[in-house]
Amino acid sequence: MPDDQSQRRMFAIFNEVGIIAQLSRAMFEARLPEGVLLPHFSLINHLMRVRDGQTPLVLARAFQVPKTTMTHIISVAVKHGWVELHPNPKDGRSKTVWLTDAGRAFRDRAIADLGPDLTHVADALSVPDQEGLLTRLTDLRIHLDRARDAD
Amino acid sequence: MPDDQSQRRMFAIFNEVGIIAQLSRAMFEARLPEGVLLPHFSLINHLMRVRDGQTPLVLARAFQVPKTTMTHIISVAVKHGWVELHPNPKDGRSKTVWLTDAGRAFRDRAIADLGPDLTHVADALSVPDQEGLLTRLTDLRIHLDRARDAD
DNA sequence: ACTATATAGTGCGAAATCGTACTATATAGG
DNA sequence: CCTATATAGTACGATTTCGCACTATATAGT
Repeated sequence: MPDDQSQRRMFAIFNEVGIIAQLSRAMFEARLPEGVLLPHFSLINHLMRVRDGQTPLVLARAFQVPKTTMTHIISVAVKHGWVELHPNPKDGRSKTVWLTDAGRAFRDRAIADLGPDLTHVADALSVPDQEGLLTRLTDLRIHLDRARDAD
Repeated sequence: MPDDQSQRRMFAIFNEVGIIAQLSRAMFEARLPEGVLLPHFSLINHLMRVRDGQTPLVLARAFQVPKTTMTHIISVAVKHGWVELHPNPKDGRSKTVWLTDAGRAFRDRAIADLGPDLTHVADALSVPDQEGLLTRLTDLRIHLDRARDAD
């Protein structure tokens, strides 16, 4: 079994993943308000999907970004009035991030605006292919995550 | 057929793609020299895989980045001595980007250093799953590309 | 309780990304 | 040939990302 072949295939996979990440990000951002970028939306979306009240550090880990980057992303969301920072009653060093009604409204609007694009793009693949793709991407992501933790 | 379901699935796919792009980029950059980032490597790799002598604008389109970004990426590669800029004999406004021996050596070394990581990560999926994944990602990328061109 | 170490968040500076505007050159229409 | 328009590249500034260092607070060991 040629190991070289497998390396090239994985390289090609990561190459496609990188291009798709870039194109899909551009597609998303085209539907967001001027100056609002994917990370800003992703933060609000995450707080709604999982739950708000999490600390910045937990959020930084969830998004795989340095904590300084998360500080900045949160500050933008605060400036827009989408989240509020409160003290963490369980840890004086820490804070908690809470959604506002405006934040929830912004997310709902963005999701609705994104819908048609997602529907259109879904045409690229059959439903079984979509499911297979998602399953394998998830496997790969988990594997990469574990490899990273092994540092 | 619930359209909503398909939207959620595509959203989840793009979410995984974004995370994998981030993790694989970090994995790559950990093997590159200090301060060298993925776009710098990608430029050199592209010039070797496809061919050098292309113009900055053509390269910007190939990487789906604004031409100002490509100017910057090329300037870093010039600073490292990996590429040289020459006039474009066919167009006085334009330039051409050529690899140096140092650039080729840098790319060969980087590929070799990346190999073990790629092999390790290939364990996440069977060979047929890798092939299926690559095929579907390519289909999706082509579809996104066409959707973008339709603007 | 006291000290040493670890952790949460942020200020700061460097680099990357990218939109706008500008210069130089090319192309098209008359 | 001359003018109008389009295109290639870059200078500049705003924003994002992120490493380093610092402060404040928590936790562990004695």
